[in-house]
This record gives sequence, C-alpha cells and structure tokens, in this order.
Amino acid sequence: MRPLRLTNTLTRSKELFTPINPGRVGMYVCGPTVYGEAHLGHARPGVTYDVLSKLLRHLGYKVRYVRNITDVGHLEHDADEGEDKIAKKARLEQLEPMEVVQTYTLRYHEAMRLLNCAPPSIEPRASGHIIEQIETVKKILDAGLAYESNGSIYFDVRKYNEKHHYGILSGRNLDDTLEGTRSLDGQSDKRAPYDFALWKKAEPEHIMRWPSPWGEGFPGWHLECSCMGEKYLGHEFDIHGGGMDLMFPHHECEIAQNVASRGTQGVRYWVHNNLITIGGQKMGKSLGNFITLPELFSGNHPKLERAYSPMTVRFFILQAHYRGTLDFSNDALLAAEKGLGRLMQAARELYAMAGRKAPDWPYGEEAFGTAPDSCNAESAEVRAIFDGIYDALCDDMNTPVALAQISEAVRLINSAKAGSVKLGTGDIATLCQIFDDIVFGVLGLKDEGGTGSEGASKVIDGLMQMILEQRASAKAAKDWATSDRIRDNLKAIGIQVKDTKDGAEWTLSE
RNA sequence: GGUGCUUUGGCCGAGCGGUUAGGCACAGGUCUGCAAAACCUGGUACAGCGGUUCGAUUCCGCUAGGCACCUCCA
Repeated sequence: MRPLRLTNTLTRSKELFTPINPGRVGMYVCGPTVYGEAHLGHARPGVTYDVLSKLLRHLGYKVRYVRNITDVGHLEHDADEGEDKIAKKARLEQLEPMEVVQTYTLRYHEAMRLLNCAPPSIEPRASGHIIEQIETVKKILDAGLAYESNGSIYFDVRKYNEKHHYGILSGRNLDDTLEGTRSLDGQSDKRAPYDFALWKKAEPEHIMRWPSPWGEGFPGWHLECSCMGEKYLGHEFDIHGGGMDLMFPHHECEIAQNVASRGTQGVRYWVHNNLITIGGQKMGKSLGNFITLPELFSGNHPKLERAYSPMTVRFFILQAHYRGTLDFSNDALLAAEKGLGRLMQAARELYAMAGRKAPDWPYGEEAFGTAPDSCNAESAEVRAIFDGIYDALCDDMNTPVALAQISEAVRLINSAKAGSVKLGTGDIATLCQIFDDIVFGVLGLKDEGGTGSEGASKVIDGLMQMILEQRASAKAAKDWATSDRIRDNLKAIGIQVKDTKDGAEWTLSE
C-alpha cells in the first residue's frame, strides 16, 4: 500500500497517515447546517473530502465516511445567545423546522450529486441523536467540567484548561481567547465569556425542544459532532475534516468535549480545507457576496457572466491545493472550463485508441480499481507521469500537481494522435488506468460534453455521419461555399466540426 | 488589540536552496482550400530592503500590502 502523507492541523505538519485499525479508515466531516441553499463554499469541502475518501479507497483502505446534517442547535449571532438558525428560517417562512431541514437537505444532496461527490457512508442528523448528546452532557457534568445555570449547561473552559489545553488545535491559549472575546451584555448565564453551551434551556416560544434532566431544551452546536463521531467511529478515530473556519471554536470545543467525556481527544488527524474567496474576500452572508450552487450552475447571479457546469466547478476546485484559499472569478472559471474540455477531449481520443469506452462509474459506488504499485508502460515519459500522479496525490493530496501530470498525459495522447509520438500497448493501458482510476475515479470528474461516439444517441450519430458525408463530397468537388455553409450552420447550433487527417469529426461545443 | 496565514509572469495556480509546474490568454511556426483542433517554439515571474549561503523565488529579519480566525459561516 502506498504511504499517504496528510497535513495534521493538530501538529501543523505533514504526517505519515497510519490508521488505528490496519486497512480501515474512519473519517468524520462536518456537514452543512440545512437552513439555506448550498453555496460555493459548500462545494469546497464536499469535493475535498470526496477526493480524500476516494483516494483512501483507491489506496486500498476500507473507509467509513461520516458526514452529519446539522438540523438543530446552530445559533445565530453571539455564541449561545442567538436564535436557532433553522427555527428562525422556519419562523420567517412559516414552516415547520423539519420542513426547512428536509427542503435544504434535499437541495444539498442534489448539489453534491451534480458535483459527483459520492454520498457518505453514514449521514447522521443532530436531532436524531438527542439521547446520545444528553448522555455526553451527563458525563461532562460528572467529570466536573460543566455547570448548570438557569436550566442550561455550560462547559467550564477555565477549569478544563487547568489540566488540559483549550486551544491545542487552533494554537492559542486561554488568555488570547479572552482578549478577543466580545464582552457580553450581562444577559448571559455563563460564568465566563469563553464557556460554551452543551445544553440550552428552551424558552417557551422555542419550537424544537426535548426533555432532559435539566428541563426542556436543545443541544449545543458543538456537541453533536462529538457524539455522532463517537457513535459511528468509536472513542478514537482517524480523520476529522471540515472548513478552516470551523477550527475555532467548533473543533476546539469538540476536542474539549471528547477529553472531558471520554478521556481522549478522539481524533488522530485533523484536516482543514481552506475557503473560497471572491475578490480576495471570503464569502459570507453578512458580506452579501455568496453564490449558491444552483445560481452557479444556471448563471443566474449578478457576479456571473454565464453558467458554469458542475464539473467545471469541481475541476476549478481541484486545480488549487485544498489548504490554500481559492479565489473565485469568471476568468478563473472560464479557464477551468477550457482546461477540463481539453482533458475530456483527450480522454475520448485515448479510449478510442484503446478501442474501448470511457468508464461509467456508478454514482456513489466504489467501482474503480485499487492503486497498483507500478505500471507496465514502455515509455519512460508515461512511467514518470504515472509515478508523478501518485506521488502528488499521496503528498497531502496535491491535486493541482496531479492535474499538471495529467496535462502531460493529455499532451502525449494528442501527440500520439497527431503521429509525432508512438505509444505502446503498455503505455495505452497505463494511460487508460490513469484516466479510469484517477481522472474519473479519485478526482471524480465526468465527461459532460457529448461527442459523436460517446455522448449522442445512435440516431444523432447517424445523422451527423450523413451530414458530414455531404460536406466531404462538397469538399471533394472543391465546393467550398457548400462545405463552409454546412460547417457554419452546424456551429450555429452548437456543433463544432474539425477536419483531421482521418476525416471530419464533430463535438458539441457547449 | 490577540493569533496565524499570505504576497509568484496578462489571469488562475503549483513548487523548490542550484534543474520547464500546469491551465487559460497572448505571439510566431507546422498542418489545412480556409478555419478550428492538435503539435512545436517564445516571454527569463517569484512584493521591497537587508542577512545566512559557493548559490535563494525557496531559509532568517525588517518594511509595505492582502487575508483569515478570535461573532454565525464550509
């Protein structure tokens, strides 16, 4: 099995990944709070951890990928003082909270499906784990690291920090945290501003409420991930992922809860993806600059010059390393679209050379192959590409470098087609393996464009053959007016004709 | 204010103590009836100022700009 190195936020360094149970990986990723449409920001972790889970599977691990749906407990504004996001949306839209949850969970799933992000192994909901959360609160109370105040339970950060380090993940100490914490308006039941809620008392008007030993209430936001991670992956598991912005306080609180309730930090490798920015600034509701995924796919947004396909978005995300910020712009998306088109065109050429079809991996299934240790390509160049791709992916999931290697493969394929390079059967087999397992498998790209041989029905294919034969005879008769008219008319309806040595080919241009 | 990150050619975006990232755009060439596509070639980027070094875009310091977290956010 090829070794994989991952950057662990906990140690701030790239570490060799070693699972707790050989051959198996438990991975937990913070999912969305389903109170609004999925946006560009959700696409980043969606794609990042989809690739990570697929890479792990390809490397030969059996992966359990848990991604939660937050449907209760996530409050607005000042921590532990605002209205529940879902309850607020329900109030504004005059819906049941669970109607809001259902609507946006389905929309999120649809967006992820379009981006070809396989569904997680388990997708637990916070509201379905109230009992587990209450049990965890009891344990933390028993450990003396939480206190009850006016029907709510708060984590006692100062006391915890006496024996443990609150700030171990985000690299800060309690004094720093205190410095930056906003002073509260004196309305809080908390003893200290940095304490966080484990359980909140429900006010009379609060709809989402559950009975507990401390009266009717609802769980604090940070608690769900601790509980569901433990329930499905055990006291200690391998990887916990999420957005950079969740590192503090959310993930920091998770660690504190884990230590307080079960005596272990619970997670071996913390992986954080960076954010997508627009004009150098992060997307945020308050900044009014976020773009939802349906808007992106339809082009229906003032910042968008046009629509971008889900695969363009996926390719765009893959072109940057997951730990760096990625700046959104029309130019960047356009460049990604063209690059992807070139890649897919080469894929079609490759499969045509190999005399087979492109793989059609069933959505969400682990159909692609397990990584081989070596290839049997004749060409040193192909072997270098093969190794380069695996080296890049195993070096902290460096997808941009892997794509750079794949670009070299594209150039080789095109050169082979043009006749300036000769590829052996081993070369072609290796290239097919790269496209099958990496491009379409691990990176999860799909060919969205139709072509004569792959994307269109037999009827259209037949019609196109007829039309191109007409044009060929016009060309043979040097009737350029007719042949150009055919080409121009086809172009007007979105079909591009290319003359090659072996005759005319056609592709759908958009 | 505290903490951390970052500054790469027209744009996006990798990377490294000495060797071409890659994509997009652009220019020239090959091919072509003309296009398109493809292929070949090209522009000597690494914020500024110092330092370490035989040698720094890559390490260290300072300066300037940008960003993130500390408040809900993926």
